[in-house]
Amino acid sequence: MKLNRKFFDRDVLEAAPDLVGKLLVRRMADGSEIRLRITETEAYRGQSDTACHARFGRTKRSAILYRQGGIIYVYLCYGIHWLVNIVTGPEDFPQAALIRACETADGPGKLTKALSIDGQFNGSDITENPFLWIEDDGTRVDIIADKRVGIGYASIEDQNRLWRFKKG
DNA sequence: TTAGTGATATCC
DNA sequence: GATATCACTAAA
Repeated sequence: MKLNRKFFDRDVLEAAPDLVGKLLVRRMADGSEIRLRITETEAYRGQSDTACHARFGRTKRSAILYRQGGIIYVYLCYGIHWLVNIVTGPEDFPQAALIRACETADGPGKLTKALSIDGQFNGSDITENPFLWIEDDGTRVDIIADKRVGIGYASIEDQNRLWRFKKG
């Protein structure tokens, strides 16, 4: 079943680990569908999280994070790679779950390339978008919590948070 | 290990 | 206006 608004209208620390094991579904322009099981996510939570894009407050880029749960946040990293996040929680509290990897694509850049996801999805609603959504097929998996990666600019306390969730 | 790539944030 | 930075990947 397709995940609805209620799923994303929770704290990211509940939603992010819950996303692991779910199916990311992408319907292509020609009508074909790609289904990939999510194997790794990371939580970015609030202005007090020094690893979060919203750490400097609301900017043109981070404004998406302040929206309601279910909004897709896609941004370009290193000029090459699209990274896809899903905003969670209530409006005006910036938090999002970064989808880092799926079963056949081990890296956020590869993931978006495999699914042809780019900036066109930024700001759209994953519970209403006809080309991209997430399904729960009933599979339950073990979750392993780990430290987030690639955030050397964040404070030590934030780097040490176990906000990366992997399929066990 | 290093280069490539371009939007964003921050600094004149 | 400019430039430093960045949640990455592929090639070597």
